[in-house]
Amino acid sequence: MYDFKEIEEKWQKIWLEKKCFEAKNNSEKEKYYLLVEFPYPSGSGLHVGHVRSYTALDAMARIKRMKGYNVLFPMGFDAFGAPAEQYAIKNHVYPADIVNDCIKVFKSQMLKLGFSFDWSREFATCDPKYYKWTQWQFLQFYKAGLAYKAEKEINWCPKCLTGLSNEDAEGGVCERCGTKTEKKLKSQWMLKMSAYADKLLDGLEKTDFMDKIKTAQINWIGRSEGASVNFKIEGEDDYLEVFTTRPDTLYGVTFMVMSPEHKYLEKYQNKIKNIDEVHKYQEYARSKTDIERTDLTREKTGVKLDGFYVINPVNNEKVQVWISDYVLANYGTGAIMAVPAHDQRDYDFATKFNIPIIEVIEGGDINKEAYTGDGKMINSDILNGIDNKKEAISKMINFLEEKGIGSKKVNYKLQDWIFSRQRFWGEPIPMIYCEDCGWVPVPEEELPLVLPEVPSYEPTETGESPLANVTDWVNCKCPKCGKDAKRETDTMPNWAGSSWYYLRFMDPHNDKCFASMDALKYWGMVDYYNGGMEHATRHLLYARFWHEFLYDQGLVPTEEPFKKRVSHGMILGENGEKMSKSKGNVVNPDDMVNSYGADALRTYEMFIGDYSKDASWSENGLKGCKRFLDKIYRLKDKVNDDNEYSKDLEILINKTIKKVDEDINSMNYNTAVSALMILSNEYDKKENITRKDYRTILHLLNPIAPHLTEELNEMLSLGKPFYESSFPEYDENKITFDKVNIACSVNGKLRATIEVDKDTNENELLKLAKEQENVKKYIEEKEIIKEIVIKNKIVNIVVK
RNA sequence: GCAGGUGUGGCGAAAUUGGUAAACGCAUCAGACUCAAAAUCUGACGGUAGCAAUACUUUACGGGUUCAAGUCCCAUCACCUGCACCA
Repeated sequence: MYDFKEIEEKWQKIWLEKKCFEAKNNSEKEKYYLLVEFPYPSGSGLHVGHVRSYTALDAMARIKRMKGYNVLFPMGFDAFGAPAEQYAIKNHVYPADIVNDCIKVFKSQMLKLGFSFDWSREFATCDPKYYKWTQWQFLQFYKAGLAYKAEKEINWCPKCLTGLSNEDAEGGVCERCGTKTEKKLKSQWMLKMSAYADKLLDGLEKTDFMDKIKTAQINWIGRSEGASVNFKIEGEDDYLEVFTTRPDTLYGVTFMVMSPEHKYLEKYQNKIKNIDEVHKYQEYARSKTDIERTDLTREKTGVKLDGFYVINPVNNEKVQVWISDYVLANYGTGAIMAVPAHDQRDYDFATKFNIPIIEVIEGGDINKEAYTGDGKMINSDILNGIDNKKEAISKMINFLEEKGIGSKKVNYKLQDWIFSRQRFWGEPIPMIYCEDCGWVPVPEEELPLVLPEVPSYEPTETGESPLANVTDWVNCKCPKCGKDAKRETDTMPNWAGSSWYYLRFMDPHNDKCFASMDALKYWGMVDYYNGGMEHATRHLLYARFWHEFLYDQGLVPTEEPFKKRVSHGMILGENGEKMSKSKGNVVNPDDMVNSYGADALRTYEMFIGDYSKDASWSENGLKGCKRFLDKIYRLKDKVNDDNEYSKDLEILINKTIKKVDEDINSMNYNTAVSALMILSNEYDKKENITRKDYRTILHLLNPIAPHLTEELNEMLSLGKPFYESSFPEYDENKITFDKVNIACSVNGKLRATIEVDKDTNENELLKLAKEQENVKKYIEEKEIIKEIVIKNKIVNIVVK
């Protein structure tokens, strides 16, 4: 019937040659910035899941352009990082080479799908011209005191041979390979993200993210208000500090628990009489993975310290101290006060080890329901009689502060960002270690610090980056004193490059700075940012932190980077399971484009269902959408010479214009496609349609199926190409029918429908309804109790 | 355990936000065209009863509010996602 390949290639070429989708940095038009997460150019190519989100935002970009916006819709490649490196190692090729090959494949796939990306702004994060600025920004963190090197127990993946951030090792499993992570003490570069905890929380209010994304970030940051309390160590002039959200329960403390890693265990090893037992327990705790340690069903374990006691500051009572792995080293102070009467975990521990339990909130016994709720304070001296939590807490905090034994404190789950990776394929961290001067930054004018070419880039067994073996690169002079020094050999995580790429798109070729202030001011915040839910507490949090830092340095004009964040659902295999090679249910977009065309694939993926929900692939569904496009093509034979809307189609066309516009802007693509199907069905029923009828349906379909629609528009000389045309206007006056259907019901049950003139008055409607045979049947010889008449909608007669 | 979400035909889903449930598409069945196939077109398609008009019934489950509930409220169940011994 028609050769979709020829048509698609033709228009893709025209769009590129005419630079139709290149955004201007100096435009009178209002800007609109649409962004989809740039992909890792892995060896497996584009996924049908990419097609879903790219098409969705592409349709939005095309509509926005038609509505007169200067649209920035860029694309690039997140090319540093583990996936590219692993692929390179496996296939014994140089990472840079393989990355370039993969980028070519990805780009050609995207071009074949007709996405209206602005390719003039393309870059990859592994380009030295790009990572020069990633390194430069790292140095700004360093100068501001927010990058520091610390000996830290990190998550270590024994398979990938690298350290991982907390975010990459969630649940004690390596994000990349699924191997159980181990703890390893290493000296690491850290970014002080914890300093931005409150900003990251407050900043959410300036964004329009989906609630579930906000919730995920709020939980991850994990702000909790409480108090820090100092318990004096018996016989020492020293204190054990704890954090608690319930200082009002201080009188209920019957024991303390320190984490097995607590530094006092070493400091007071001579004081602790059963230190051997302690060491044994520490050994035991270390052997547990995070998963095993945090298994809630596991019985509590622990060791009571012999000879080490603390004094409860509110009543001067001597309190026993335990160590147990249910207390985490890296949260709070690594030690807690235990109130077994009102905390489930403390209760479990106390009952197992026969530790006394003192109730301090009346009716708040752990064995009764709602023990955490408010209650009357008892056994609590100064707090006795207070019956609300808030008052009790604030009174206790005042007391602690007056006595100098504690203070109000806010704690966060959010930790600093471990920024070192012991890998080759990443941005070198531009720092030099000098025996005399310590850590010295590489001078900014020497950036980029280029990744050297090395014969072997595979990770080393020693836990050092492969760069450590490149001695002539490692050895250098101290920029400060000129003495022999050594370069840092760790590289940055691949989250680094993606933390600011959206800024570079605003001014991608600038070699004076990462982006000019003019460009940054013009483009402002990303208006619409689409990406996966899996990035809610990773990329999306890192990028916000990075941006907020740049804002504080006066380097960007907005506090937050992204206005609106949306997420697409996954495309599952035909069997309803996640697509994977091992399950054999992977659908290759190239095959679909070859068999049905890019337009059909795009239309299908928009029609597949609710954009934010997962959807199973169905090739039959795709065929159905191809049939729809074929029907659109066939309609060309019905077009007559008339240049106005057909009278009997006018209302539906106007309604459809409105619906498609609204639906695409609210991401209800499935109903937009369905509205166009309905319209095409109406066209199909007619002998003839007008040129304007036809051009309008093509125009409305163009954002979703851009190739075929441009072709038909040109073939019939219906008007300017759509990429140069404004979106059709609808006439609000023509949207309403002059006839409406009224539902007539008796006792809420539909008995008849009548067609009447629009705005027929209530009395008339009621009269007409009662005349209906099928209505009469149900109201005859019945007592009418109530009559409800809603104009243009419904009549309901209630009878008894 | 906490937080968020979802539940509608054989399937993917709609439903003007409280007003005719199942639009649109897929699959299936029957028919037309054809030597035949494909494509296309016509019709049927939640369930039960009926030749039919039609009636009853139906939005996970049970209550409630209302003239009217898929939609609002309460309780229950199932599933999904995130966080989780966070003091």
